[in-house]
Amino acid sequence: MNIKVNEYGVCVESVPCLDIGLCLDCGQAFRFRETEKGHFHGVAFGRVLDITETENGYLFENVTEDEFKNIWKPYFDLDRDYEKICAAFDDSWLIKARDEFYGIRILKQEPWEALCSFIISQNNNIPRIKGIIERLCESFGEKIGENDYTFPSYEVLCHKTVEDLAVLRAGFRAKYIIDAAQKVKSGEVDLYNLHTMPIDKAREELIKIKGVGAKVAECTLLYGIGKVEAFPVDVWVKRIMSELYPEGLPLCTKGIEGIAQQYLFHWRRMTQEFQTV
DNA sequence: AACCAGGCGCATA
DNA sequence: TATGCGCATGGT
Repeated sequence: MNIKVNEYGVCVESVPCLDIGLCLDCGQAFRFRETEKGHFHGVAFGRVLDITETENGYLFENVTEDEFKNIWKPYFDLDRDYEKICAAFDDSWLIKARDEFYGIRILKQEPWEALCSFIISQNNNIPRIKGIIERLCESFGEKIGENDYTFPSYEVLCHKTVEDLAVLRAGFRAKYIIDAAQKVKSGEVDLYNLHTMPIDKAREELIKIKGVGAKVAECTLLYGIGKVEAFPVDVWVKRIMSELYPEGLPLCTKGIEGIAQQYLFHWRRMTQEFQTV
């Protein structure tokens, strides 16, 4: 990895296995879009982020070296050796998924945003999840750009009522968002120390929240806490498991089940969409 | 126009 | 412990 600072921001080059477009649009984050070819725009960690593809890397626009190192490098999981991980896949389906979607990495999102986003995701589809989250941010986040808003904090949301959240059209999930915000605020759920706990303890902690079961807990641990051994099983992964792995995941995924899951999830979902369109 | 969506809580046995 | 149903809303 080669990091260069110039007047436009920070350039990252020669990162094996990095496709930012894929990372941002494979069902793990919901707030970024490709505004024009090779240009990505969104908000994370309370900041607007613009990224442009370059010859052999990416330009993080208007970002200082410190911001890059402290926020965006961890966000895109750039210190993990995905080349090595991908090379170790010895299973034909994983290899297929990895080759077709080379460059997916697991984003390390802000824990509250990850928790709240995946509460919203339950029994829902991705386009509508994005819509609800967009309305959540516009309604309760802070305006930090022309059309950009931060993800609302749990401190703000813990005082809201389901009536307040009606504008989101989140349905039965509204009360879950409030319960999560209240339990994080009160400390009943110690969201910001989950990373220090054994993963089973962290799971127990998360499912204390109404509307958080095994799946949402795994997503929070994987995408918000950086636990790559967390393994969320949704309807798509259920299909994958019954169709391809009735005996369980291959051994080469040991300890990085969440990463394998992301390749398989996106691959399965994309191939399905091709068939139905 | 039905069926389904990155599930979960709750009642029932 | 294990199953099955209802849930709000809207994408396909």
